[in-house]
Amino acid sequence: MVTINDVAKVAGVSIATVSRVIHNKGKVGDVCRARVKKIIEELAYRPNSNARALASKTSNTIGVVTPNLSMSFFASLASGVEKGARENGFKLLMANSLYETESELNAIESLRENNCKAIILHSEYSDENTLIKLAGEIPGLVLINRYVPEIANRCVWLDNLSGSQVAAKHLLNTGHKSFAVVTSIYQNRDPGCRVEGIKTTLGKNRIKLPLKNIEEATPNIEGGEQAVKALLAKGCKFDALLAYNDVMAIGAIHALFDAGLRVPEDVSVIGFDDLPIGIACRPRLTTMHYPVQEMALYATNLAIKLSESTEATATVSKQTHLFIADLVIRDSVKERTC
Amino acid sequence: MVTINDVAKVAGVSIATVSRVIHNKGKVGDVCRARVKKIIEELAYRPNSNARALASKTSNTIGVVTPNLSMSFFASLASGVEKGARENGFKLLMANSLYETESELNAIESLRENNCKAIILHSEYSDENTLIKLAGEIPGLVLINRYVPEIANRCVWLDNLSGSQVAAKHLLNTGHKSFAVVTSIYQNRDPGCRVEGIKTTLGKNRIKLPLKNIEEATPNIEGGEQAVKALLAKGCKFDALLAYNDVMAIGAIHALFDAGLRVPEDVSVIGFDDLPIGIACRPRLTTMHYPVQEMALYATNLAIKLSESTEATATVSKQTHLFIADLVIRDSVKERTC
DNA sequence: CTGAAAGCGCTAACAG
DNA sequence: CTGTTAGCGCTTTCAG
Repeated sequence: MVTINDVAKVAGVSIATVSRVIHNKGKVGDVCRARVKKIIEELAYRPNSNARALASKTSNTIGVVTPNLSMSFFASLASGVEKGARENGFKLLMANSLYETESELNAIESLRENNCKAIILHSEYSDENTLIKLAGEIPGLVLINRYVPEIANRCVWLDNLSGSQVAAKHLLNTGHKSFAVVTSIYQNRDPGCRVEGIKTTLGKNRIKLPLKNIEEATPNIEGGEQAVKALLAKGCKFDALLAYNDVMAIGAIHALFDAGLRVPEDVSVIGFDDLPIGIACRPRLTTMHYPVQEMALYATNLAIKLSESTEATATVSKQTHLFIADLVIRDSVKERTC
Repeated sequence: MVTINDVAKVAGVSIATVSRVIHNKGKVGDVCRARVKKIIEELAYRPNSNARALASKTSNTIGVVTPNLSMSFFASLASGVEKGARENGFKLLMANSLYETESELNAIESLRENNCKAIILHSEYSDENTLIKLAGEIPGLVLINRYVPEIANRCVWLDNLSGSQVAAKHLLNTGHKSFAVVTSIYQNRDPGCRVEGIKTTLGKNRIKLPLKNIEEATPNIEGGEQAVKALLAKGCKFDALLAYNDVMAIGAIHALFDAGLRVPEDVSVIGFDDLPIGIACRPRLTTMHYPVQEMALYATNLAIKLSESTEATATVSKQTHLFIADLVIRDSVKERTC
């Protein structure tokens, strides 16, 4: 491995000079600079970033922790962070939290050990106090998809309420009269918000959403299928179905067809997230676009900015970072004229 | 930040002792060890991994480079590597290569600067010589989804030929008589192999595959649609369609339905990869399971092993690491009895 | 404009 | 069993 010392020796200068030309700062004579550059090239010298981080007490590494990578929602998230990291010349350290408090904390610790300058955290299981404490310790920490009022300016999140309201309104506008909802068994945060948004919108329009028309299941394809089966078994009638997310919507569509109901002719289905699978199914899924990738990119830039600003600045700003979901009209919702 | 020095001071021992209890090696008195442990706990001391890597000239970091993260194939790959890294107590550095030779090389360099002990590389654009050279320089380098004979023992790859043969055979066994193929415009490596496998299998069974029944397009959903439209426009007749991969297959199914042809009643469709979208579409896609995640996990363990073995051992082994694809029967292929 | 020197936090001999 | 010490490769004053 060729070090800065080797370069200095060959170039006949001190390592300080080499360091200066590498960083393009400080005053270095033109000839000298040119020679050093040439030698760096020839020797294929690559600065050791561990040594750098150690000496400068700062790194150009950004960390991201998500529950996993195999669900496309999180893959998009990671993809957005990767883009942000790359554009800012940062390295990306990735750690998965596996849906557990403990491994979530481990993941964060692991990133801290590595001296990550900024950290993007999708936290599901840590309580607010832990997050607030963490934010106090790590200037470059940004939460994604979660809102904690005390650290509002460190949160990049989505307005689930308005999103689900838009979805419900779309169904109303297209003439639907009777509704059903399949949601996640984990009735915290997002699922809770989304159901809430649906309820208020329907309520405002004097449409009843009987409790038995809301079915909970695990938020995946099978869950969507089961929920619809349960709904049908209970004898629920509905011409519109709102799913917690796209995967549940897909499962719902499968179950509906299996029961002899056509989508969208007999029942309209609307999802949430706008995952790639939405254009794979038949009919193509009408859904709410969750701009995760864009949000992740935004969060990354924010995290880098925060990590560079003085503590004072970071604390002063009270601005939060709220995104909204857009309606994506495809083929799973049909206008009812009756 | 609390350092090993702080711990040593508070515990009233030398840093060497602290280091020993951290690594659980060397001889340390029981009481002493207990006290140090307690203090580490109290001070919430976290070793600085940059300093570690620098001092020990080795890191517990593994790097992975893939073209991107937003395609689910690569997300699965990354997911497998993440799992391997986690299980071995490694950190994961991720770099995307964006489908370009230059950024692929940049990504690799970036990982090397970070002293990655092992690197998993999905290379599409580097030529073999570059890869061979790289393998010589980086003991822990493993290629995934690519075979380079000179460094066979560093390659974890899939037998595309046998995979596509199994697919073709399945269609033959289910009574299909006339075939069409939609493949990628990038007729290198994988796509080439897969078409080849189809041709030989059909050939052996005295079934003609007219050149005009093979249509090339970009390997995505739209490409699949276009290819089928082109096939139909040319007046091609077929009762079985082999797609280069699942996304093209999905596009093909869409186009087939749009043209009034039912899948699988009128034409059977078979994909390749076994991506999550395969169970989202209707009918559910029959496809070849590409065990990427498993392969990535295997590659990770292999890379770590290689990085730890002496150069001699690493070079000596001539074993390569070939995986095969399994047939996954779902609903897009129908038995023909006529 | 350039060099010398003091560390960054940790590991790994080497003494004792 | 425990402490001392010499770096790892680089950044960063501080002199000159």
